[in-house]
Amino acid sequence: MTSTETRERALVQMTADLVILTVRDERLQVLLIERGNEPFRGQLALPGGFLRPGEDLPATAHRELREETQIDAPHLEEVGSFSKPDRDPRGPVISVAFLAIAPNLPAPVAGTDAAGARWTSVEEILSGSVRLAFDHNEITAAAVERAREKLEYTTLATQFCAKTFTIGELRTVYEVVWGTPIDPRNFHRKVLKTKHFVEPTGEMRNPPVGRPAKLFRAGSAEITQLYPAMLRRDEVDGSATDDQAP
Amino acid sequence: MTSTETRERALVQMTADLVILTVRDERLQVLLIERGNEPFRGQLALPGGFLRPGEDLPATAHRELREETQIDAPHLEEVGSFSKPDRDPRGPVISVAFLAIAPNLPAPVAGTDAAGARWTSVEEILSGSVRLAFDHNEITAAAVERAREKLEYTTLATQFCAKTFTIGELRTVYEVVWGTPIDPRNFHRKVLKTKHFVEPTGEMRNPPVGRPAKLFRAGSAEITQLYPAMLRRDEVDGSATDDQAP
DNA sequence: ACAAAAGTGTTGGACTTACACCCATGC
DNA sequence: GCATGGGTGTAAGTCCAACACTTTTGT
Repeated sequence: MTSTETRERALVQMTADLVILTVRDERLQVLLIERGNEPFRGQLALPGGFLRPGEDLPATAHRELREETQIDAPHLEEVGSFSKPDRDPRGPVISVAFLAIAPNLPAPVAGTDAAGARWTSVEEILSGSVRLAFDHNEITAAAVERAREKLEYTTLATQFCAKTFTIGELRTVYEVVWGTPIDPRNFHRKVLKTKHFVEPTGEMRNPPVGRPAKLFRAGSAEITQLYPAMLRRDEVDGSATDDQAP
Repeated sequence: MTSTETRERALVQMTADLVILTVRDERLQVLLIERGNEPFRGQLALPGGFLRPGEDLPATAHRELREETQIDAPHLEEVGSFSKPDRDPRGPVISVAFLAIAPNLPAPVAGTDAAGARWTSVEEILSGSVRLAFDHNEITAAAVERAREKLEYTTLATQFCAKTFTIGELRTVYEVVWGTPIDPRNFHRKVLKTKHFVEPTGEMRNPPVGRPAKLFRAGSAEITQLYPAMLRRDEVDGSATDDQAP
């Protein structure tokens, strides 16, 4: 019985893959690397790497984040596992995906390990017009969906922003990630009315055009529960209200 | 370089562990088995088993659910991975936990594989007064928290109920899982007002005491998004708003 | 009649939405 | 002055908590 059990147990390698999202050029973008090795050499893929002896998966994810990118990750969130037997041509390799949120960075960061790291619009990946290595299209889709959900009921959106930001910039994050316009006036009020979401710095910023805006930083707790939630009204019901005013 | 990389890759075994929850005797309970083998022989643990060659993790989870329990699982949800290097004394074994919801069953089911399967109140596990094998206390806590969250914004609660149920029984699910009382009148209205949550069967049930109740079955879609969500007001903020208007 | 659970009505407050309107800047 | 984005005010509607009240059974 024991020998049978032992024979039945698969030995696998594990990877931690990173879905690093940011908002650039009014688009939700993900950091991809060009693979330097087989399989899928030359093809785009999510950054990631193998679990090493003595490590746990969060440690692998943080190490790869450091090694492959210059990004400092405030928080990594596990998205899920991907274990289809044939997902890696090298053999049984099971991946656990982690979601990281990065502020808009000056240049497409390139670390030591991955020669060509580049930001790519997630739309091209979700639509399938860009095909990533392995099942990384699927992994990206799962992570993006998770990020969209977390925007609703946590203060995750502030992590897309720089250290200080305006309410308008924060609103752009929601609009880009959700792909829907938001009323600026109501958004403004709602964010300020919610405790611990943002804190005023007291300073102002002069935009290229328009009235100067107050600057804020992320609220006290890193990722707080948000109450009431930021509602994104999706296809809750198919009834379209398309009446207009003069 | 390649040899270095290869040496750094850990080879691990993987398990799928099941957190099977139900509501029994007004308490949230989890199905545990008594381990027949070392390590932790004789100790209580979550049902689960090793990934076999050619399988993916959801397949492992479903197979173990069949083998170790007689429960038919409508839906398994991945909770997360657990990968601390020393979590299994046998060596590197990484576990992915799955959440299953079972209706209140007539007897503590015992399958072929696990001799002693028993329901145990999750409170005893979360409080630490019952210590499970491996890191299964931690896994249980993560799964219970996930279940609590999903009650808020999905119709998961109906899966705790039998094929047909009363609104009062559904309310008990929420009260037990969340550990808070709910106003029966408001709950009644809210559930019936939400589309696709429950469907009337047209039949009635006579309880031991009180007025007969209409029977319902789970709504069309298996696990629908719920809008508006069932809100559980936790410790949102301790500040009382005691100003009033004229 | 009484207890107990099912179910309906109603009211005040909280939150959302839509939009009118004012503010402060660069050009 | 005018365009542009920041920010405030307000009224209509929706949703929710609280609770009075009625209904229908078993004892």
